[in-house]
Amino acid sequence: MVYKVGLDCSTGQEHNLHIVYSGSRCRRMDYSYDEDLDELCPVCGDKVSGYHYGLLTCESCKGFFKRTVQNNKRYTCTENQGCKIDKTQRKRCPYCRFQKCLSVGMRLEAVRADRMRGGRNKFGPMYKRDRALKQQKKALIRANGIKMETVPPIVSQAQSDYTIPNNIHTIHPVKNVPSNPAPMTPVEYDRGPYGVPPLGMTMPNHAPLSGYHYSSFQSRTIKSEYPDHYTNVHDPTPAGPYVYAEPYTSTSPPDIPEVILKLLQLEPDEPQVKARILSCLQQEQSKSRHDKLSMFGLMCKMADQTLFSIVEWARSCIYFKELEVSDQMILLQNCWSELLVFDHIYRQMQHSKENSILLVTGQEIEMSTISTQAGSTLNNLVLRAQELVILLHSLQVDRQEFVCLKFLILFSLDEKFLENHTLAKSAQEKLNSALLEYTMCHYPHCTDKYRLLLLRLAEIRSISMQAEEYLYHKHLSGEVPCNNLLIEMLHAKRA
DNA sequence: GTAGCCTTGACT
DNA sequence: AGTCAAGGCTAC
Repeated sequence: MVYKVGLDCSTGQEHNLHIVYSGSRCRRMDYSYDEDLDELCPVCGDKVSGYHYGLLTCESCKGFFKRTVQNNKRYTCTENQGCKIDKTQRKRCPYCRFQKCLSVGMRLEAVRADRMRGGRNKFGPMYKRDRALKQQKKALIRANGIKMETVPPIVSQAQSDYTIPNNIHTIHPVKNVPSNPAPMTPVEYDRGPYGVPPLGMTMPNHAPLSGYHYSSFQSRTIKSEYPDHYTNVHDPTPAGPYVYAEPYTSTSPPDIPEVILKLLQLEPDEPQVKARILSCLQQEQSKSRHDKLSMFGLMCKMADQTLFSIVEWARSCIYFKELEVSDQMILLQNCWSELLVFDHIYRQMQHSKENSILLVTGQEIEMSTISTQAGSTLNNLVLRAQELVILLHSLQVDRQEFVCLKFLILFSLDEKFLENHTLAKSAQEKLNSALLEYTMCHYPHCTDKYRLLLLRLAEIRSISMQAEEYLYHKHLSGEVPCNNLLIEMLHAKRA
């Protein structure tokens, strides 16, 4: 998010970023591509034949997905909609197979309504990025043996820091970018309640990982050209005018822990949030000339409003809402910036473009604009976040996992700082075990996914710390608008 | 209906 | 000209 992307400028600290693939040709190198094909299909575990409809899958699931969407098939499950899908049983329940296709991230919109053959689609860059990531990972493995929780450095960049000028025209409205689901949040890593061993990693950084292929953010970002009953039919209680593909979220398949289903239901209505923030910013912009905020000021306002939504979400959240207000405040003060960063990152994952970032308002900012106008600190923050987006993509993080992570971030403080130790501890334990159970059940080919997910939170934490520093610095130099919740949080934390 | 192999064609 | 992810074909 834009918001937090800013950063220190005062410390002069450089964050070496590593822009992995950005322009760089990821043409296939000596190793790489063919090795991707050794991976397993996330739907059935068969051998992968290439990227199909958004991720690496086998030939049969590709064909199955295509037939289903093209022919507008409707299946029903004779069991409890929780059939196990593997290579030998994939033919048994097309309903569950299709649900699994959607849940791992196959994209309805990649099936062409006009049936045109050949050519390329808009996912090309995504595939490319994913390949590049895998390549980086392999290179690291080669270089370091097997271990790889640390990554080589990077390129540094120094330049003067200055605020983003007031040229709103560098933001381009985005077409067809339906709202995103709600934000998430980070947590604690190295000593956190997650109980996950940090793997000897002292500093969070860019680490390639897992044996995952692509990531998925269900098919919400772009609407399919096909009828969307696939997405609607599963949801008995649509929340609003937009109903996205959330195959698993509302029906209660037996293999999704109840607590995760509850969290999914609590997700804010994104179109509503977007509309509210947009109108708030528009009001801001219609002020008289000398009251107008700079671009940076507007971003602060946007972050501020996003934070309001996050607080609202937290207050409705299971466990959290049962806490005393004082405990609630402590938790929020601890994690607000991580939640903002997570919100931003989740949005970028859905945005799926490496050359621009998507704002909560649906506007897009080109990376080139950021690199030339945002100043080195802010630019570094944006880049760090983009890198994490790529990593999370490679981990194939799905919506269920996102809501869990967000919750874990909210409860990432050691319970000893709270009055109600018992509740906090039980919330942490409950969600940790739900997430573990979910990943084991849905991603059996990556038994390590749970741990890898939690490890990513370290980077979120680190980014949010840097962003807080930056924001504080901006605040001291009078660039953050008054009456800003961000600043209140900053002060509260430092107090 | 499934799934392995074939053809197509935008993009590099 | 080569790549590779779309759609198509067809034996099973």
